[in-house]
Amino acid sequence: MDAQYKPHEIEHDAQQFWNENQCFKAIEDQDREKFYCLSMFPYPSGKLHMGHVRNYTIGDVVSRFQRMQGKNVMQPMGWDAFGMPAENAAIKNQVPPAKWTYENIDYMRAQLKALGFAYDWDREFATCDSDYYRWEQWFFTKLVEKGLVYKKMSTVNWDPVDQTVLANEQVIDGCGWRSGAPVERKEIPLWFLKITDYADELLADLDKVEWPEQVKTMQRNWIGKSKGVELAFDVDGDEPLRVYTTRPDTLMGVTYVAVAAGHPLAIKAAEDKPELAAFLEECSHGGTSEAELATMEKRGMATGFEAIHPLTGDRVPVYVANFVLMEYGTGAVMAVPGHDQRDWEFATKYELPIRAVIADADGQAPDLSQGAWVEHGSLINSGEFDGLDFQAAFDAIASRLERDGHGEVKTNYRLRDWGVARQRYWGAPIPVKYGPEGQTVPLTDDELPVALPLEVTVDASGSPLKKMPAFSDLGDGWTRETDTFDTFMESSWYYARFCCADNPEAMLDERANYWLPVDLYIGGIEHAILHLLYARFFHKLMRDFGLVDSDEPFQRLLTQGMVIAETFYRPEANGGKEWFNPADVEVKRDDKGRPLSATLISDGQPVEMGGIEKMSKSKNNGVDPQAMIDRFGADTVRLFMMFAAPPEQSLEWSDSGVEGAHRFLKRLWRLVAEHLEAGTPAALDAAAIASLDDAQRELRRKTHETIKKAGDDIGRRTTFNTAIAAVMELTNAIAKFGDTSPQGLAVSREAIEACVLLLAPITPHACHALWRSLGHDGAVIDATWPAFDESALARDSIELVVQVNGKLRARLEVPADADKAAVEALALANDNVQRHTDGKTLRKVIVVPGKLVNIVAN
RNA sequence: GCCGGUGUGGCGGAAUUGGUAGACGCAGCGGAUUCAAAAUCCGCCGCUGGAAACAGCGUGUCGGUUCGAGUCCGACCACCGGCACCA
Repeated sequence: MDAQYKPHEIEHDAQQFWNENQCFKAIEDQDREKFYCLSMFPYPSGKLHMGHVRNYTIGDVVSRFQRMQGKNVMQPMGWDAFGMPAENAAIKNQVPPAKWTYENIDYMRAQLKALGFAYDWDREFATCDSDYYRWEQWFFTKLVEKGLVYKKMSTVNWDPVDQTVLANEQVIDGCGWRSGAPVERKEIPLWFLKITDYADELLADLDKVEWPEQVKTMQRNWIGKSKGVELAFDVDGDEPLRVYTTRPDTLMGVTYVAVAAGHPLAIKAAEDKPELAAFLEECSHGGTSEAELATMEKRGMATGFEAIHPLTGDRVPVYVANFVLMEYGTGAVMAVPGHDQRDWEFATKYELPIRAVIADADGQAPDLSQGAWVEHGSLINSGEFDGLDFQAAFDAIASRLERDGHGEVKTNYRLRDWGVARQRYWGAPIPVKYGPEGQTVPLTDDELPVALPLEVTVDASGSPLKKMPAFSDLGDGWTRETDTFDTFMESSWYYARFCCADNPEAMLDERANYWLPVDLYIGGIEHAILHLLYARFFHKLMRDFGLVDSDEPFQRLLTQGMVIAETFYRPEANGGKEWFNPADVEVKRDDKGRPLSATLISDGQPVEMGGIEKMSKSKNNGVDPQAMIDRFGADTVRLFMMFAAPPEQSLEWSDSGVEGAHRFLKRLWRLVAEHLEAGTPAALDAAAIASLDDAQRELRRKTHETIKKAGDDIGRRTTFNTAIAAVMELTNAIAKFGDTSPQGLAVSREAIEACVLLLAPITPHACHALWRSLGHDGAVIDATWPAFDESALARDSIELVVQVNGKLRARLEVPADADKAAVEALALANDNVQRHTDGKTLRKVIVVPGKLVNIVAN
């Protein structure tokens, strides 16, 4: 073999071999256990970033590992191709979004191929292909028929200058990102899917999937199932105000009621109150995001209306409050300033009464001068309900309200229905038409698909579809819907379409039931709620249409961390910062390696270190994967990404870490070359194993310990970093071994082959070449994952530590089969142990077999 | 603000079920090789004291449980992700 590691030649040859032999084409086979491994498909933004490389390397390692376990593996790849960036690029560069998108896809596909990922490329598609989204349109019309779709008024961000709807991302400090004009809240009719119909099942079925507990918790909290009471406050001369509360026990503490600015009562009150009308107008400014609503200054104004307390008949004022929103719940809330912090702050600001109706932990009236008392407790100042605890008060007050017709117990969800309409061009058209008499009609099968016109000019003033009569005008007074789908629609079912992407006749076919559910889904933690919840919902919709059998789309989930890197900048005169790429900066260190300062290589002048941040365009700290592949080869990049951190943690980019990974591959290569030079190994049969010397047995034990650990780390724990560290230890042991007797070479050979097999999923190109060099005819991708030999793991003696009062005082080498009494005696006899127990009374000796002895003495 | 997470040497990280803190790698230091450099190889490497043996301290902060806590519990601090039209 070539004594030199030449990654580019090796990688080219290996990829050519895989292509020519169609190694990764996945074919349904009922006789084999399947494994569907899926990484979240990328948005084709231009070129791959390191986050993609990390995501796809994880998926590829697992896929190749499962293949070596004998599974029938399917790993597809495609493109989440609709979305805003294509429109923004179109505005900036006058290039149609479709052209921009498909060119990006071509470039990024080539990059993925250079990384050697084991994809079945025959299944590839982009969501902007009409062959894909036509089925989404078809399915939507079925959902309309089934009553799972409706249209309702909803609030959007409106840019009054550009006359267009803005995404939350496009609202910066309450203003439009292009126009700079203060954004207004505007109500427009939008399409919704009834995800709330599935809330209970989405909650319950979280128990069926093997997902990180934190992700399940986030989804549970997002769905937010609560038990409460919906009750009505009568209003003189108007409809009763309905409110929902999870704390009916505090009902006697209500001192005011607050309604949204859009509430009919507020609008009515403003008719003859100019200052209230002005306040409502003010409330219509600002963004719509929950974070913005929760952090803005809480403001309100009295309407002049009074609400009648359903239990006492007392009158309490009705306020308009900017933090109450029309579309969440009933658009009105009851306020208990004594026992809700937000209500307390509002009441304090507007000098409204604060009443204590729940006792504190000592059963006394809580001190409400500094804030609300929000814990549960027994009731006080609540008349006949005094003394009841939370549950008793809940039940008593709920039944009183029910008896009087003022309310009922109700289960509520924080989850809201899914608004799927976007006033944008680059998305799948919503397949609906409107008639001259205001009819709303889903398109029929023969009217589908509604193809998106591709040759368009995009500007900042909204979707070009709305200005294209050729698209929207259907004649005879009929018009087509010009809104497009939320791109979460496409990403909610692509995993299923990969199973049968070539079927022109149906959305899904029986192959979907062979592959689904996805066995392992890998992607960023930022998708923990929205994407993953919508996909689960969509899967259940498809199931209820008989398209799939399973209840959940993703059996196992791995959420990967971000890729981060050091940032460098210089302050600019205008107060901004000019950011420099790490590749253009040199860092000076002290003699202990601590970073001291940084200079820009091009001018030698200092730059500031801005801390470690997520790789991004705005901070200019992205490292181009392509440059790294060109320099070191794909295997080095893959190895570094898997070694530098466990997959769920953020990964800090390090140039010297990459060099270290490259150094390891060179060392491994040389190790194999030198081993092959050293001669022909003897057979390692049972007789040979029985006659091994101590050093040979030790290396053999290390080999099998490593096989055991690496398999567990990759297969069960998905901690690829520790699997690699274990293989590094093994290669270090092989290098030190140096026994070139035929027997010694046999033990080395076994160890080296283990290294190659264990690394094959991670650095597949190098291992492909090394496996051949070691004399194997078959490809390493078809090799079986090695099994460890239990008998090779046995030890004659083990080391255990001795503690005195929990502090380490000695290490003991004891026979592996020593009993507790013998171990205890050896421990007590140790010199250093005696020094620390001298003059003290033995209280207790704890022996943990195989681990330690702890002597308690004082 | 609400929900979820993270915090360990100069750095990335390891310690899997409450049982040896710092595996593996990077950086640094010392040496070998070389005319020289690169590459490679060998050694050292948490902090403090000590010639050493060894001792003291040490896993964001404060407190608790335990024979024993990086790991469990409580409070706090800092940072990160999400918050429904970024994907």
